[in-house]
Amino acid sequence: MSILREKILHVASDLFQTRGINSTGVDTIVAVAGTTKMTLYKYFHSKENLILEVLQKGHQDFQAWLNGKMSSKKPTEKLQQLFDHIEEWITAPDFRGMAFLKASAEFPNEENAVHRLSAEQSRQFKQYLAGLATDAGAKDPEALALQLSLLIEGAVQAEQMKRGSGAIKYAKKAAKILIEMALKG
Amino acid sequence: MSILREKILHVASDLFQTRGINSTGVDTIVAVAGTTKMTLYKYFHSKENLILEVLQKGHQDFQAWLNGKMSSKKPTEKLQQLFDHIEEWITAPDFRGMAFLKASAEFPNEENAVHRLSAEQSRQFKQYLAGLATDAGAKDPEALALQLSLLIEGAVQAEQMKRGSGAIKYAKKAAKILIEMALKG
DNA sequence: TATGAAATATACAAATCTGTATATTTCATG
DNA sequence: CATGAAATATACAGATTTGTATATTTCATA
Repeated sequence: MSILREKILHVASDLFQTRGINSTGVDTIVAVAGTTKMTLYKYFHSKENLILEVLQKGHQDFQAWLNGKMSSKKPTEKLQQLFDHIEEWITAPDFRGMAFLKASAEFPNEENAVHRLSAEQSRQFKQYLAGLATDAGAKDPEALALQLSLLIEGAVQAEQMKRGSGAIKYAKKAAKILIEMALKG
Repeated sequence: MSILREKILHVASDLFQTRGINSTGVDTIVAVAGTTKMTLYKYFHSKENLILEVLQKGHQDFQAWLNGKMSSKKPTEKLQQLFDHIEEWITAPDFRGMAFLKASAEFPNEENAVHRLSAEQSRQFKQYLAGLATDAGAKDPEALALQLSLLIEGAVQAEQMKRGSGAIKYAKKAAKILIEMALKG
């Protein structure tokens, strides 16, 4: 509803990705967003709360974008084409990484709320892959989904570490082999 | 030479892994190590310097451990057995993750010294895998090495996020397929 | 026992962090 | 124009951060 609320979310998301979460103070966020701490704490009553909302919005936006790309495709081809979309995402100039991967590294304690949300989002992504694997007729959909998630998250990690790594190119080739083996074998 | 220096390195490494780097102050480190800031700053003249030394020692120790495990094996079997050792490492109770993966997430800026060292260590690990792939007679050793590194780093990431994920089990199966394809095909 | 380096305790500086209190200004709506 | 909620500026509290200054104590060695 509020424009300032959205602005804060957007700015925080950007700063968290480019500078890290713990290295970004709320003073910086409100300065870039062009507002004050009073407003920030009105909408998000703690920094941890803001972090959680940023993560949730990021995950929702990503899933919505991916779902839009994936619509109206044959089940057997969906898994392959998924990697085309992931490649488009990773190689885009404004790619900044997978938010929940970084967040879980900054909050390693498994009891921490941010870590728990990150783990939940990772689980949901694997579940999404498992759905695609099931539709495609894989023998062991959970196994294939986990293997593909390793390739995707590994490629994202590699690209976070070094832009232009080209990792996704080789992840795609590996995925093709694994998908074929899981469907035929 | 100095026992305190080693103690500080060890304690810092442990705290960085369990609580995160930016969330661990030097006051905490010296308190746990049973010394004072004066001593810490005598050996490591800044926190960033300490972080870099912790990363370097961690990487050296890991490579030394792995090299010890890998000695006297047939080149064609080394790649497979590598995953057995990685599994042993990941499933050990005191496994705390891959230090350079977390560090690069906490310092996302590619110009940052900690990020650069992390990227360098990741590159060295891929190079090590490429050496094994070459010895094994892979057609495109660089490609296979990159794919295997995606599986390993992905599995480590998964285990960092949730202990007992079992990801390495499926990474091994995927690796077996990819290795066979790279050697035969 | 005397010397001198290593380590220590204590205190502090200066900056930054999250979060709040207070009072003023903007601005759409009645 | 008047009312009232939203947003603002300003200032501050209290804790924590990295890093240093100073002075004392430990302790092996000459």
